Amino acid sequence: MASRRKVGNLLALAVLSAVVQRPMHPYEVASVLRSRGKGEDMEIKWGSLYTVVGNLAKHGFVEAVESERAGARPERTIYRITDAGRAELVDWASELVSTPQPEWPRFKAGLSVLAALEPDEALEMLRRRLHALDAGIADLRAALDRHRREVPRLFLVEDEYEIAVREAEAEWVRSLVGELSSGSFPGLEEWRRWHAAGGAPTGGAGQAGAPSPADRGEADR
Amino acid sequence: MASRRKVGNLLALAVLSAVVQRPMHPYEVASVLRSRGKGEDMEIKWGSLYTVVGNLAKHGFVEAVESERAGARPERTIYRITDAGRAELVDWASELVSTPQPEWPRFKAGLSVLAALEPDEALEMLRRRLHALDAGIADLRAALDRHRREVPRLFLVEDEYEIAVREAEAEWVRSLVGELSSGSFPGLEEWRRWHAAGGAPTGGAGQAGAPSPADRGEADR
DNA sequence: CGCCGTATGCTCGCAAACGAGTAATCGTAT
DNA sequence: ATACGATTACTCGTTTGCGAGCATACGGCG
Repeated sequence: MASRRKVGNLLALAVLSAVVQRPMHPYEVASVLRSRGKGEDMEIKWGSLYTVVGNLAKHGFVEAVESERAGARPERTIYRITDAGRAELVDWASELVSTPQPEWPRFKAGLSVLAALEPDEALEMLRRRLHALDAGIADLRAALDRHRREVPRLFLVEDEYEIAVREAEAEWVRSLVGELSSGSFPGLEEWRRWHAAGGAPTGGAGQAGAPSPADRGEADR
Repeated sequence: MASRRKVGNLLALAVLSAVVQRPMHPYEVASVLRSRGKGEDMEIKWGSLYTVVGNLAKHGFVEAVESERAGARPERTIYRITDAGRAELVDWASELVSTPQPEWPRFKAGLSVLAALEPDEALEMLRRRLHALDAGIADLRAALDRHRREVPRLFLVEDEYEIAVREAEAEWVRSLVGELSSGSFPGLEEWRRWHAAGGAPTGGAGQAGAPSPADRGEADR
């Protein structure tokens, strides 16, 4: 059936976007990405890099050009992008840009088990996030302003996007923190009581007069 | 050295949050998650489920309770959460909520190679995303309103978050689409010209009087 | 009352992902 | 000149992730 993309790792996208400029050997790809700032976030995994380049080669998106042996250094295999590779890059980019996919960012996962924390604890953690977010946004902004002088806007849209999203997140967290600390969050008392009683309300099921979708009937038969 | 979490897969978090309610066998865990709506997004991977439960057991976060054999059905191993498991759940949730991590959502990856598309193509893809986003947000809202009647707010914060973020994204995309279609996006003409000339401007390097951080000297020596 | 479709519950084995290790070379301070 | 740390470039072996397949049991209908 083969998953949608023959090489599905996003690192592969980054590799393609590097070798489309000029032929390179894998380590050089890594340097280029790092210098573009991808390295810090995407945390290049050395193991993966060579696996991914190998797979790209296997599927004909890149091909080995020469095995240069400069000096007596370990042999460096230089790869060049193929027409298929260029096509894949364009097609993949189009898909990523045009089609929103359901994602599970770590924060959303955390929120989905928020009930596992006591209310006060949850509030404290949200406050910490808020501080970190505010600081992070300031950093992003500063970095963006620095880059604007050197790099055309086209290559900075991802950073602008990141800032926009982080800001929305910060606003949302701020308002939740507000509700929790003022006590206006509905159900706060029940939440507190469940924890005091030792019960761990971690599902949508079984409390407060709620038949809820979880009682759909696959309990045990 | 062991990575931060002994079992790092987010599916493990979901498993813990299910078995904390009552002991269950893996398949039942999957049903519960699916009924909570995690299934659709998180797309439960059968292979991973058993691997993850096994790992949780290996590290003492859950333990096998009984190997029930109802009727003559295949043996079902029921797992119960341990104290260590409960602690892990709380600790993990706290971390996820309190600490923003750099993430690479697929859209951001797409934006980072936006220059690989021709401007008109990019504009078209962004328009498609915008439509999909608007529709998706409406659906999320409708689903949320339905759930509100049955489930306490506490279990819906993740959905509220999702909506807030998607909305910010839609707004951002809308404004970018505006700039591109009105032609006010700076550098649009250069972008068009590069493509017409067959050059693929996919790095921050080498154009428009920009020394740029990519020319850092790892060219080839 | 036998047969087929569907739900349940899990196993197996490949393949991707990764991290730590290795080995050469280069810059540089002594 | 030479030793030492940093950088370059890659390899290897161990998890982890996951899809497809398998086996049992139940329900309903012809």
